[in-house]
Amino acid sequence: MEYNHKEIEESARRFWRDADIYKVAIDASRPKYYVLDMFPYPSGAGLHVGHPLGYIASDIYARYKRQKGFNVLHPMGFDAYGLPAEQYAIQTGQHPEITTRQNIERYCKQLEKIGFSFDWSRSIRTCDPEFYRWTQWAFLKMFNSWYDRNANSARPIAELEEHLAQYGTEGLDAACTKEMVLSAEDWANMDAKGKSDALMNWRLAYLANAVVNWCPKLGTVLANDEVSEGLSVRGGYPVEQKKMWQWCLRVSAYAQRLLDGLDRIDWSESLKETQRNWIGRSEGAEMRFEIQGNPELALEIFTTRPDTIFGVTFMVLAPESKYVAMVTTPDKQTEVDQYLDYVRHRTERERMIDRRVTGVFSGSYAINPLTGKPVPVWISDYVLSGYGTGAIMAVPAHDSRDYAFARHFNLPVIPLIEGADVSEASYDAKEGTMINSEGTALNLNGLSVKEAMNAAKRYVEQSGIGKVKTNYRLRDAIFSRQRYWGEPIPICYVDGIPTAYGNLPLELPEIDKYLPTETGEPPLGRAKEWHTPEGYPLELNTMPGFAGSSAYYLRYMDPHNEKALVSREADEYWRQVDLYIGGSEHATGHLIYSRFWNKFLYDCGEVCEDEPFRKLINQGMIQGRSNFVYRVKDTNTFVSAELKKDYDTTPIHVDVNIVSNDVLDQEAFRGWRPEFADAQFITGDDGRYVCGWAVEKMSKSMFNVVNPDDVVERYGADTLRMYEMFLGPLEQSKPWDTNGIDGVYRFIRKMWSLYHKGDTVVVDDTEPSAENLKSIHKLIKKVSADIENFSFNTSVAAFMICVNELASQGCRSRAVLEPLAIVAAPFAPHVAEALWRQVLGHEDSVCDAPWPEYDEKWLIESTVTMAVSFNGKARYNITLAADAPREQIEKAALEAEGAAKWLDGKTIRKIIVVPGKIVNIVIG
RNA sequence: GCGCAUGUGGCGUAAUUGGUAGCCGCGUUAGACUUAGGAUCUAAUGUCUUCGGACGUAGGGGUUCGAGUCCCCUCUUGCGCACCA
Repeated sequence: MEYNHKEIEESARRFWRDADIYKVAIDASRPKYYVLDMFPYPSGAGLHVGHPLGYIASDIYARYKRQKGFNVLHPMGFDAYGLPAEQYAIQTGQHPEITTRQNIERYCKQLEKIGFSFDWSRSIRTCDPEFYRWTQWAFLKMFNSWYDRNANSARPIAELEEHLAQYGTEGLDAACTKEMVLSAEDWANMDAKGKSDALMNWRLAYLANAVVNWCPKLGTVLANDEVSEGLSVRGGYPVEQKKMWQWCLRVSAYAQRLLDGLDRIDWSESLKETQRNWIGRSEGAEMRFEIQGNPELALEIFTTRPDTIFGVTFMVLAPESKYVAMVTTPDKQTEVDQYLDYVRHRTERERMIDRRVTGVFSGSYAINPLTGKPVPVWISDYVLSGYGTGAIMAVPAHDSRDYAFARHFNLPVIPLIEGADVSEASYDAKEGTMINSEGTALNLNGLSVKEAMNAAKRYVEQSGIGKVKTNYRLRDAIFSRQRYWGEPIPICYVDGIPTAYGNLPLELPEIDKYLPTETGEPPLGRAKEWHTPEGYPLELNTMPGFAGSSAYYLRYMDPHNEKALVSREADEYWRQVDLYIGGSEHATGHLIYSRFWNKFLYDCGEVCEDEPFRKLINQGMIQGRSNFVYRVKDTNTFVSAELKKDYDTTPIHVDVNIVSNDVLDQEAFRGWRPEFADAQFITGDDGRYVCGWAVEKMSKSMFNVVNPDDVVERYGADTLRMYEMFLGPLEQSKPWDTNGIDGVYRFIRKMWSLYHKGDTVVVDDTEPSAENLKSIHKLIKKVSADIENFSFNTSVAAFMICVNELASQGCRSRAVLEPLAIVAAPFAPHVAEALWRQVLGHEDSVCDAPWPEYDEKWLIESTVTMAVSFNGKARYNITLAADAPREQIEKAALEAEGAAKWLDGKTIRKIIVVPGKIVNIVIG
């Protein structure tokens, strides 16, 4: 029987579907394992071959774990809210729901064909009310919570209100937008609106007038991770800074826990580093610098280098700083106003591209608390208002930014470290011995920078001029989007007071047009009846894209529960994702938000693990591999790549689907586009036209998109799966290169024909030979270890070796061919299923066949060949019994034919024996 | 600038973690078969060679009997962050 992938794969899929084989349920008798893929956003373009890479890897692992006896949860769903469907709706008027549903159907069809072991009965879509009610529920829980730094946990807002009523802010250490001091009396005297406003300062989901990334082209605000280099990640439109009332999540309250948690999870070092970077913890001190002539006013600054305080030669305020108005002297007012105006008219992007040194003197001087000397206070946009206190002490000698500023405005530079040459550049390194650092109260001279830092910090605390402080770069997440296609925020406004609207799900209303209203309100402003039954208006903003993906992994544990996001029972059984596979582009978005969201739910007692993803693997990106033809200038003649140096040519992208192994199908090319119908070719002697190639992003315009459906059609899903794994290490980015897929296809056919001769099955019950057993046990050992290490590419090679060996041994023994089918099942499930059921005659599925154990005894060699080397250079081999003792090995090495030549006249200094590998004779 | 990766044949890659570098596949070459095909099979394939061997894992240095692997310096190419004090 010939290997017919279409028949084999269709019948395997039919069997799996009919037997509902991938459905899982809680089973306390078996250990659980949760394997998850980052669910896709179903775009209109469908899947290309890059998308399934991670899914194939996770599917191999899931299938393996299942065969190892684990109860494996392996679900798939769709991240259904997103801008493209809404943009399409704006252009065409088609409801995004319809677009989304169509795209999901297409994705499902494509995924179905690749043979994944997903439990589709647990599938979720973030735009289903039954799913997003739990997104809204979590939001309200955050709205009704505050973060207690003493307990290091979120707590119900009612407990905060109680505390305020009894003690005011006394004894309170809570994450907040700005420090606030209230007495119990102040609190009691506040009206409802005042209390609501005050509580916003502490709520974990809060409304704030924040500076946001506003994208006029998309008509919405964006979170920091949705902006890159001043442009929106989706669409690439310019982004401006704008102050707006927005819902925010107090992610920053969890900064330290997000950082600490990284040490307890099994993620790649580079991804952890990216998150550490993004969280950006820095230790330092906050200090007060009084303004000369105004003892009432002091600048609060943050620095990581309190040890450099003797080198402060000026102060700098961010243009947006509240201090600017306070320190500007009347004679400088005009200049300062002009500068502020200039800064305001520069976009974020302009600031990034053009990093000119700009600034203006405020007219005031601040007093250095250690030297008592006055230093000028400047205003410049190189200081950011959003970080620290928006004001800095400038130490030009030891900070390159301060240095550039000082040089530009001719301000003094005082070096503080012995031997540091600051004539050309600042000395930023934190090493050396301190000089010029002596005041009446503190003397740092002679100390190392490290010691000086500690001494300075100690002094700052003791003298009361400031306090030691840790700052984080991580900002709160802006949670409002001025968009239609997202989860409604379940908030209503009762007499102007934002109030939780608990009747969930709050369903997304229908609207006539997917655009802002004439008055500039978000699209939900068009909804009729958008108010509570009591008539209170509902929030018009919707949630951002990351909302729905922040806790979806919990929902898969218990997807149909109407009472809770996840039942206690399901949560305690499945606990957390054991293996999460997805792209590293989510490092500072989804993977931060999910961890935050999960930690919050953990604080609330809703989930039992505080980290959502125990192990995470980032699969590499699959790039496109474009092909080119070379048109000879001003002709319709194309020259083969190896001859193009003799002609003046223009490279033209050619559809990779009419090129095979870089050889162009000339007829197909003539039919590809009308202008090439009469194309002529200059080829090599063999008549073949060879194309050039380049690695580029996979995109339609490069004609390098390869659709998995086409690969499945031609080679079958098993070949696609194995080839994607064979391409290289999972975590590495690589171009999709079809050259070589034939090799994998050939292998699968070879494996198939191992079980057949002509039309008959040749598997019999003969005793396997020791050779046969060695081949298969070697394979089982290698593949088991490879799967555990996610080294799938080397497994494929092991399969090829094993099948070649068994074929040349003429192996027909069921005892060998059965385990071969079983270990092949995670990689090539369809062909394994066909072999298992049709050829080997089993009733059940190969998916449930227990993973075979290997036996070392078949792997032990009876004889072994060892290299004999002299001073490390191998000269000849000796073959001897594998268990030969050391003396015998040495003897054999010295007595071997040819040994005399190397030993001639030399003294043997040492003999090193690595059993089974090498004998090194050191001579001299 | 800071941080994290990475560098091995014509190409994708491998190397039991310090033990004969180049497994497996592609490509190439030669041969077999053949109803002539982009099918299948068999063999060869790092470079140089005076056929003894020599040289080879980005480059330079070091540790070691022995280094792709460990240490130091330089370079390459990716990626992340980036006026974060």
